[in-house]
Amino acid sequence: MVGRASTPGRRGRPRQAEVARLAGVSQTTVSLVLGGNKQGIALHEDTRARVLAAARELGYVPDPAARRMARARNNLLGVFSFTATFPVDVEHSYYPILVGVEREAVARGYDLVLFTGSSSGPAQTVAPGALQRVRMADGCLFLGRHIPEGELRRLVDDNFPAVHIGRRDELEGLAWVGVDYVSASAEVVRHLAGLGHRRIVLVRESDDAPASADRERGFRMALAELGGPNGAAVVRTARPGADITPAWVRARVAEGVTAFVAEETDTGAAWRQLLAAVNGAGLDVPGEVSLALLGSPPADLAGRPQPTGFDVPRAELGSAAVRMATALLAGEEAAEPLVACTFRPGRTAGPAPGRP
Amino acid sequence: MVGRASTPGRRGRPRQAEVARLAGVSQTTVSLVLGGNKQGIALHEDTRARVLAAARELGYVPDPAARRMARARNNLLGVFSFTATFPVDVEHSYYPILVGVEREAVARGYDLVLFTGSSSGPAQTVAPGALQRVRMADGCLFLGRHIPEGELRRLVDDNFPAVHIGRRDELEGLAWVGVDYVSASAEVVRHLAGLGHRRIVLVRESDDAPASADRERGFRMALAELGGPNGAAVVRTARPGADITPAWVRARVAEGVTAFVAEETDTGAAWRQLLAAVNGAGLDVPGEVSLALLGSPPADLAGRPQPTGFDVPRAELGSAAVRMATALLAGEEAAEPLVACTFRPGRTAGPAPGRP
DNA sequence: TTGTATGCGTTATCAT
DNA sequence: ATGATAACGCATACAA
Repeated sequence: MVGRASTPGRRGRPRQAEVARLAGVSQTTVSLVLGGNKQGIALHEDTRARVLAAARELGYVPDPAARRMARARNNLLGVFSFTATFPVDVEHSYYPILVGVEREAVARGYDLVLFTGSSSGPAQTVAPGALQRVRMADGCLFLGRHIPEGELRRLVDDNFPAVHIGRRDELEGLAWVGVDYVSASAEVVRHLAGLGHRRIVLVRESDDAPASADRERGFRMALAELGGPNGAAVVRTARPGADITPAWVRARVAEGVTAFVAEETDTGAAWRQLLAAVNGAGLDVPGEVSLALLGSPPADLAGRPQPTGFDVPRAELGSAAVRMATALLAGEEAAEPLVACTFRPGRTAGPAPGRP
Repeated sequence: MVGRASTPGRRGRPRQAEVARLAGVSQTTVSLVLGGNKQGIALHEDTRARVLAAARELGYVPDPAARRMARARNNLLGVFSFTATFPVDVEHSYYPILVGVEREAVARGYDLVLFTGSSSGPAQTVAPGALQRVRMADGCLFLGRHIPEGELRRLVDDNFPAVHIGRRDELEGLAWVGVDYVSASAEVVRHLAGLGHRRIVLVRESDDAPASADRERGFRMALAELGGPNGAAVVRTARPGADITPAWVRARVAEGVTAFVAEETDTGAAWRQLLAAVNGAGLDVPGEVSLALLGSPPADLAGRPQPTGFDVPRAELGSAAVRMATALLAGEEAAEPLVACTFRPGRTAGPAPGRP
């Protein structure tokens, strides 16, 4: 006789075999009855009842580990963050995403495994091999700025369902979901155009984040549709906002510009400075000039005035990631990678001066 | 030949057998090497290295379900929330706890499994059987207001390591971790006593939450130590704060009361109203009366003035829960269930009038 | 309609 | 020092 001496992990829980004994049937029958009989196999109503009764009497509950092993899936979806999964500093940008991830995961019957990546080590260092742990789950969502390309590439090459939250083109073959900044930005411009604005200026920062580039692309795209004179429509501020002064605003208005659009940034600097400059110039918003913000305002000036623009649907981004992952998992090639922003009318955009 | 036709869920996840093939050893040896060789069996350093290399090359990670079955442990710690794990409304009370849970879990080599309880269904309805899924993990933390006693009892009776976050005496045998409101409240009173205050009044709400009861207990305990005249030292406000008026404050002061203590509540009503009443009475704080808050102030009046009192260490609470769970897991009987609050000097308490 | 045999991936025991 | 083998609990192809 071979085997473990004392069944270490046994928790005194009844198994199908015991239910079977009590009901006077085989373990197979128990599995069949309790499994809902997906195969549509015929069963005596009598047997069924006896099994059910026995199971209830013993308080049987299936062992998830065993069940998952037998089906070679565990209905576990991983979430790997390159920083702490519950970061303290960027709490407000991660949390809403996790909300969406959870919601969609629940809807699809998945539980979430939070892989704790680098939290223990210093800074962004992902312990070597740590990434491979995610293979434990059926698929995994990745979250964070700096990704360890090597390890991630291995997962992708092995056809492991990996989805990055946020656009990610560097890593060929890595699935991602992202925000459709292009469309959202274009929509804002079209809204302004609908109000009669023809000369519009975009204020953005000088770094080259994909999110910034996309916004500019959408802005230019919509501007091109207008067909008007659009020279120098985009301003990149080296030091965030430092170049946006009341004088600068007045000069643009003198040139015929009637609307200003700022991009959202971590600090909200562009919007903040634009507001200040317009106020400093003594211009009424939206009476004399219209303003719009490509994103959400910084928390400290959330309400006053509510900016025309769009909101980034972070929760929806999380949900989309889950959908993408489950699609990959099911062998379907891809789901929709882009989530749409919701237009926010706000109170900073009005009819262009000189129009009804 | 019998077996499933197409290995449905296979994702090319490498197993020990493949590592063994690559390393040119048996699967048993792989298990031995990768399992850390707990049995202290002699191994050629050479073999060890080859196995390790092969495992890394293939990106091998153990299957938690299989591990669970064979060894009955998988270094997975569950977190089950009776509401959504990432609730939108109480965001700020859950998040810090999760931060602590994650930190301690990482430190102890556990990954977290978020079991998504009832988020899909209406209100607090936990799907029947949903709770039993947590058995996949080595242990589980429970979080939330209303607990499904029946299902939880079954886990407890089966000796499954379950830890409730928040005091929970209803369910005999259920381990829990909680905040030591008694000591913290007593400490605040003693602090006031040290400043010369002898007549102190506690303002609390009328509901009977454990947290409220504990605070009152600590308050009374410390008051008893003072031995002074303490009749009617506790006021329960039916409608939060409605009874706390400037006139009421003046009456108490006329009786010789020199300090007021409010409990923290969801809405912060008690503290809010106390502040307003004292201001309305035209009394200087802390010159003429001292105030203290048994907890943290509501966010909207966080800074002004910073209340004397204590902070609830929510992150520490999460960490304590993990410690408790791992203790149970290891067979040790219990860890420390109470976490201490940190005293906050604040600026609302000063020497009692008529003292140096 | 029900039972028998087998495999999922891992750990642990017993032979080599 | 390494390999063969038996469980763990469940699901399923196949035989009866």
